[in-house]
Amino acid sequence: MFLLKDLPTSETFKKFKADYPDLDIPRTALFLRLLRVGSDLMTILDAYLRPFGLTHGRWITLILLHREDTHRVVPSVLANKQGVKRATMTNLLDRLERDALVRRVACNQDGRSVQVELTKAGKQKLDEIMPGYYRMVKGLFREIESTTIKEMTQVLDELRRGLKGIE
Amino acid sequence: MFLLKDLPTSETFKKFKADYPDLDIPRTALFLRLLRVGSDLMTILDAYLRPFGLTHGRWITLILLHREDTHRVVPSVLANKQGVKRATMTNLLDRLERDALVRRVACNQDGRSVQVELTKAGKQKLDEIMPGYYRMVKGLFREIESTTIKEMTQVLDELRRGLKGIE
DNA sequence: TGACATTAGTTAGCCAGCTAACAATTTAAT
DNA sequence: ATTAAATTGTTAGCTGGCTAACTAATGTCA
Repeated sequence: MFLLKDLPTSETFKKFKADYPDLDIPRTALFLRLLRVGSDLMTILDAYLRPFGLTHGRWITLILLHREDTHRVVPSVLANKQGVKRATMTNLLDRLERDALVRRVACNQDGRSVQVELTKAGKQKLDEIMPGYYRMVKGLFREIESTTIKEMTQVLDELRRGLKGIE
Repeated sequence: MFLLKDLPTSETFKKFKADYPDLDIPRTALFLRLLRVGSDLMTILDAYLRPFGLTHGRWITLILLHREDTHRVVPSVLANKQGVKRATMTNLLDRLERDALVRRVACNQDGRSVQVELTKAGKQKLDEIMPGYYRMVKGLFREIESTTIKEMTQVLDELRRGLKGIE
């Protein structure tokens, strides 16, 4: 999905600093690494999901449905929680419904709306996917100490709070 | 570009842990945050670039050309450094050339190949973009201490080394 | 030298996001 | 009560990645 495999070396940074003195080298280095790692993790995730016939988008939708105890949610709520547009959710649900992992049910309260629920096959698909997914995640971070994991999570949360309202 | 706006709460994690005991909560929490932050930063970056008529993909290509002192590179090398397929590079260059930011020049050594160079307008475009970009990056991380920035960069580099060969 | 493999760039067509515009319905305001 | 505004899901069409297949040129090795 993204961006610049060859991160700048310190020589490259110096060259750019000469041209553009606003450059803050450590912060830009971190910025690029965050983009790079996010991109790499995404690629790994989608590669894991492909054999199950899913993309990360459709997989997340299944998970959001599984989160609900009722297992019934309205598409616009799903779109909000997932962070995609309603139109995108329509596509995701079309495909998931075609694959019989999800079912649309007419809603009695609101004539505009629809409710979506996980089918038995959908739950089964999650049961196939999740254990391997969790083991994969554990494996990706096996080299990193637990305290480091937690510190980093905190910093990222702080960063996310700062980011809110910008995008 | 990606993924799950509503990260799981600790209740959600507990529910999933009950269903899927392989779940390592701290590592999964970090995994999701890295994806989330990468996605948010990407969105912010593309929003910054849009008024200049660029996407991050085309912008990176310009930067890679600017990195070269000769300012002349072959498309396949660009594709490798950027981490996209040659076919994608063809698209990027088509659009950049249409916008006169880049020029393709026939290569004498190798009849199959082409060389790409930044035009004056391309350099000028970078000069418009980069100072604001660097100030933006500085702003995004203003709340985070310098030592934290450096520690995090190191951890991400360690992580990236571990990721190599997986994707 | 000649056959075969490899490499460079392109083309064509897929996919999953996006925005904009729409009809149907519900909600709010006077 | 009626009109105006907002919301729901969908459709249509754009974008920027991707893979697969192609042509042209170059390298390799019997």
